[in-house]
Amino acid sequence: MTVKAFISMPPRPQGKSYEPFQFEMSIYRFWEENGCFEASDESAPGQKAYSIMIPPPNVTGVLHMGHALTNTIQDILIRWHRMKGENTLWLPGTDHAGIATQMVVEKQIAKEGKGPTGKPLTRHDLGRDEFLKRIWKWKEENGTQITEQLKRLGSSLDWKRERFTMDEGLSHSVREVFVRLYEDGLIYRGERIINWCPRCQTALSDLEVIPTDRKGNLWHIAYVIVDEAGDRVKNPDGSDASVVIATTRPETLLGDSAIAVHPEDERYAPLKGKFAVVPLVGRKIPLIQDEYVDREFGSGALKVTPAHDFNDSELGKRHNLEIIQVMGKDGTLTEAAGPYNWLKYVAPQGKMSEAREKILVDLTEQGALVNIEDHTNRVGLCQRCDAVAEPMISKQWFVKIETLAKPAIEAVETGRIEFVPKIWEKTYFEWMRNIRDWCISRQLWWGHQIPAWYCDQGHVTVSRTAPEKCNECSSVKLEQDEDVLDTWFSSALWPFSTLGWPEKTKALETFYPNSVMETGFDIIFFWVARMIMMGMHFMGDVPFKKVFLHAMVRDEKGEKMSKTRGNVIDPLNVIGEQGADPLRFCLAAMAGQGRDIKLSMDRVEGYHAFANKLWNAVKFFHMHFEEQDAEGTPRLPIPDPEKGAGHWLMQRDYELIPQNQWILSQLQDVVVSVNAALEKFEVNEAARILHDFVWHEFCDWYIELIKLPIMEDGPIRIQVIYTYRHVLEGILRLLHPFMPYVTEELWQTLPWKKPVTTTAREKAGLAPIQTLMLQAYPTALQQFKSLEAERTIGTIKVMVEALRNFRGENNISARLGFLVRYTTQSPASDAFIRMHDEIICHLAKLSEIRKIEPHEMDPNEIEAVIPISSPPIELRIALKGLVNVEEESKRVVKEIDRLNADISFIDAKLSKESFIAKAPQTLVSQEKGRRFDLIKKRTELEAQIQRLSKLKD
RNA sequence: UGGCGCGUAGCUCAGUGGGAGAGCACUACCUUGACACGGUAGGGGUCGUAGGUUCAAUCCCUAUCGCGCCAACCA
Repeated sequence: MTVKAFISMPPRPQGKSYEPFQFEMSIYRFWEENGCFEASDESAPGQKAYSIMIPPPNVTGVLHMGHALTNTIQDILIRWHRMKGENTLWLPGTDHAGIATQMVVEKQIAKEGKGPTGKPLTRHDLGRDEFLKRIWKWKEENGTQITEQLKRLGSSLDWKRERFTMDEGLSHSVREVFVRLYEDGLIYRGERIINWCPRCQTALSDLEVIPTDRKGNLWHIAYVIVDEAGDRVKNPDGSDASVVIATTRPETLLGDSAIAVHPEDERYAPLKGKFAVVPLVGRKIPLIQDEYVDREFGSGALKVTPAHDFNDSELGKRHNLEIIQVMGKDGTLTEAAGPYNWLKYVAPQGKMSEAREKILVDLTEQGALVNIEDHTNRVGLCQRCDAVAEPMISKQWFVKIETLAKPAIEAVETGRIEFVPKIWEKTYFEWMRNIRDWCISRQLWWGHQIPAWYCDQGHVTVSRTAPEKCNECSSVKLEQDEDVLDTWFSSALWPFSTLGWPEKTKALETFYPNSVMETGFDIIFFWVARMIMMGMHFMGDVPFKKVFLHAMVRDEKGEKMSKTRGNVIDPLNVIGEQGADPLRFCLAAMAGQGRDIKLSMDRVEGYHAFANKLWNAVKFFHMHFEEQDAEGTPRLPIPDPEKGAGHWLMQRDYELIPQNQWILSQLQDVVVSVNAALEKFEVNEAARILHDFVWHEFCDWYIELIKLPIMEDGPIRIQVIYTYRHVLEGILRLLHPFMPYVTEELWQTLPWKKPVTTTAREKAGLAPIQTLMLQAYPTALQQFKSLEAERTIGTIKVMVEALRNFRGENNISARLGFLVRYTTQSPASDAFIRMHDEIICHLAKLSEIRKIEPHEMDPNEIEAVIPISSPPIELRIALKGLVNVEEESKRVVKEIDRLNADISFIDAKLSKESFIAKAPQTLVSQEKGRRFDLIKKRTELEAQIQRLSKLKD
C-alpha cells in the first residue's frame, strides 16, 4: 500500500502580533485537505467511539449567534475527544426546512413575472414538478452558504459524511419509518381540529403556533332565547329572555352550534332545555350544560363553535354538536357563512378583518351588540409568517404518540438518557406526559411527499415505493397524497438516518447511540423528544446518552435575537473583526449553564487580546531558542530531546530549578481541572482556568521568573528551554479545542513536532501528519507535582508583591532600583533569600538585597520596614532620597488599618465561646495563628509609624 | 394559573457554608529586550429586600419585590 504524504502548510513567517485573518482560512484548508476531521466507520480495537450529530441548520439559514454558540460548544467537545484518541465523528448536514425554503423560492418567482391573471407568479402557475425543480436549483446554488460559514468558525465536521434531510438516503429512511409506523397503527389519517395558517395555507403542529398576547376587545352579544317550537321565552317580568355571551372573535358566531353554561349556575337554571338563536343567521342552537364553563368569566355563558376552537371542539364531541365550518382554508368565510361568504377573516396586524367589521356593523344594527370591552387575549401565530393561525377541522395525517412516548419517558427516567443541566428533565417529562397526537401532514410541495396513494374508490395504499395497484380493490388509478411531511418528521430520524439506516451499516453500529446531543432548550419538544421516541422505536435504543442544552444568546439588552427584531449580531462580522478564536473563546467562557448569554463585544475584544498574549509568549520562546550571535551562528545549539521535552524533564526533575518545577507542577493542576470541567460540560469553567493560567501564571510569573536563567550559557538555559517548550505544548494542546486556529498556527512554528495519525488516516493509507489537532490531549503527570517548588515560588511572590506595593504606593519610578536590607533570626529564611536573591531583585526591580545584623543598623537611619510573616523576615528600605516620609506614613497607616480590620474580625470570632466550641478545631487554630501573625506585623508597623512621626517633628 | 431561571463592582459576568472575584471601564506610575492588544500599584460592592436555620449565610430555608423564560382550556 502506498502511503500518501500529507499536504503541508505553506511556511509563514511569524507575524509581529496576532492577526487571525492571516492564517485562519489556510489552516482550515490544511486540516480539511488532509482529512483530519474524518472519522472511521470502525473503531480500532480498544478504541472508544464518540459521536455528535450537528443539529442541522436550515438550508436557507445564515449563521447567527445561536449557531456560533452551539457549534463552538460541539467543536470543543469533538476536538477534545478526538485529541483524547477516540474515534470521533461530528456529522454535518442541513435541513430542508419545508415552509421556510418554499417561501424563499415563492418570493423569488413572484418577483420574476406575472401569472395568467396578472398577479405575481405563484407556485401554482409553475406546477408542482417545475416548482420543485426550482427549489432544488435554489438549494444547489445557495444551500452551501451556511456550511461555508460553519467552516469559517473552525468547526471540525466530517464533511465527507454531510447529509441533507431530503437526500436520497434520508428520504428512504423517512418512507421506511412512515410505512412501518402506519403498519404498526401508529400513523393514521383523520379528521380532527388542527391549527391552520391561512397565509401559508397549511396545517401546523401545536408547536408551530406561538401563543402571543394581542390587544383586542371582548364583544358582548345577546342571543335571543326560544323554546323547542321556536317561540320566544319570556322572563318573569314579561320581557324577552336572552343570553349575553362574550367573545373575542365575533365572526365565529356564524359557526356556533350551542350556548354552554355551567350546570350549577342558577342564573341559567330556568333556561334548561331551551334554545338560543344565533344573531344574523337565525339558527336555533341548544343551551347545553358543561362544567368546563367558567361562571366568573363574562356573563357565565359561552358560545360554542366546534369547528374553530380547540375547547369548543371538545365540548362539541361531548354534546354531539353540529360542526359548522365557516372559515375557509383560503382566509375567507365559507358558504356556510351564508351572506358573509367570501369575506376575508384574515387581516393585517392591528386592523379589523372585513368579516369582523361587517358582522359587528350588522350586530349593532340589530341591537344585539350590547357591550364592548378592551381585552387582551392570546392568539396563536404561525411560527413562520406571524399570521393568526385558525383552529380548523381538517383531514390530516397524525402520529399516535402515546405508544411512542412511553419508552421515551422511561429512557430518561431510568437515566439511560441524561439531560445536562438536569433541570430540563422536568420540562421534558411535563410535556411528554401531556403530549397530544402529532399532526404531520403539511399542505406544501417542498418536503417528503407522503407515501400514501388513493385509488378512485377512495382506498388508501401506503407503500415504500409507488404501488401499481390499490391494495384493496386492485384499481390502477392511483394518485399519491399531495401533502408532504412536517420537516421535524425527518429531523426526528437524524441520529440514525444519517448513518445509513435502515441499512445495517458499520457506521451505524459504531456511532449509534450518539454520545451527546448538543442543542438549544427551545427545541426540546420539536426535536429532542421526537428523536428519543423514534430512536427508541426503530433502533430499540436511545439515540444519544446525553442531552446537553445550552443557553440562549441574546442581544446586549437581553432580548432574543431575531431577524424580525433586527437585533442580530452577525458572527461573521465578529469573526472578520476579531477572528474566529476570540469569538469562540468568548462564547465558551460565557456559556455558563442556566443563564442566557448577553453577548458583549468588549469581551470578544478581551479574548482577542488573550490570543495576542499567547502569540507573544510563543514569540518570546523563538527569540531565545533561535538567538544568534553577531555572526549569525546560534548562541547555544539546543539538541532535539528525542523522546520529547517532557520525557527529558521527567528524567531529571530533581535537578530542575524551582521556577521550572513550579510551572510544571501548576500545569498538572490545570490539566486535571480542565479535563474535569469538560467532563461535566462546563466549558466556561475550562475556559476560565486556561485563561487564568496562561495569562496570570505562565505569562505574568513564569516568563518573568526565567528571564535571567534563560540568558545563561549552559545546562540551566537548556532546561529552561525544554521546560518552556513543554509547557507551551501543554498550553497549546489544552487550548486547542477552544481556539483551534491560533494554537495550530503557533504550534506549527515550534521545533520538535511529532507527526501523529488516526484510525481513519491509517485505514486510508495516509501518512502520519504534523498537526496540533490530532496530538494527545494532556493528562496529568503526577511526577511533576512539586509542593516544595510551589511553596518556594509562593514565598517569592509574597515578597515581590509586598515590595511592589511599597513601590507603587510611593510612586517610585519603575526604573529606579533601590537597596533592600533584611533582618531575620531564622537561618533558613536567610538561606532562602540568599538562594533566590537574584530572582527577587529582578522581579521587584531592586539594585540589591542584603542581610543586615541588628547591631549594624544605624539608629539614625529612617527606614521603611516591611514585615513578611513567612518566612519570618523584615525587609528594610532606607527612605532618604527615595520617598517622602509623609507618603510612606500614609502607606503604613493604610496597612495598619487593614491589619486592624482583620484582627478585629478574627477577635470577634474568637471571643465567641460558641465558635470555639462548635467550629472545627483546625479552623480555630488556623484563626489563632493568623491573629498571631497579624498582631506581630501590626506591632512592627506601629513602631515604624513612631519612628516616622519622630522624624517629622 | 402553574413551573423554572435570574438579580454580586459603572458595564458584562464567574463564584463559594468560614474574610467577595475576573474582564472591560476608572486613577496613578511605567514606551523595561515577548506583548501598550502590555506591565505595576490602586479606587470601587452592607452579593435585590425582610425574616429564619447555623458557632458562622452572598451561598441553605421561607416570604417579598423586580426582570425574564416555559407550559396552560378562561371564551
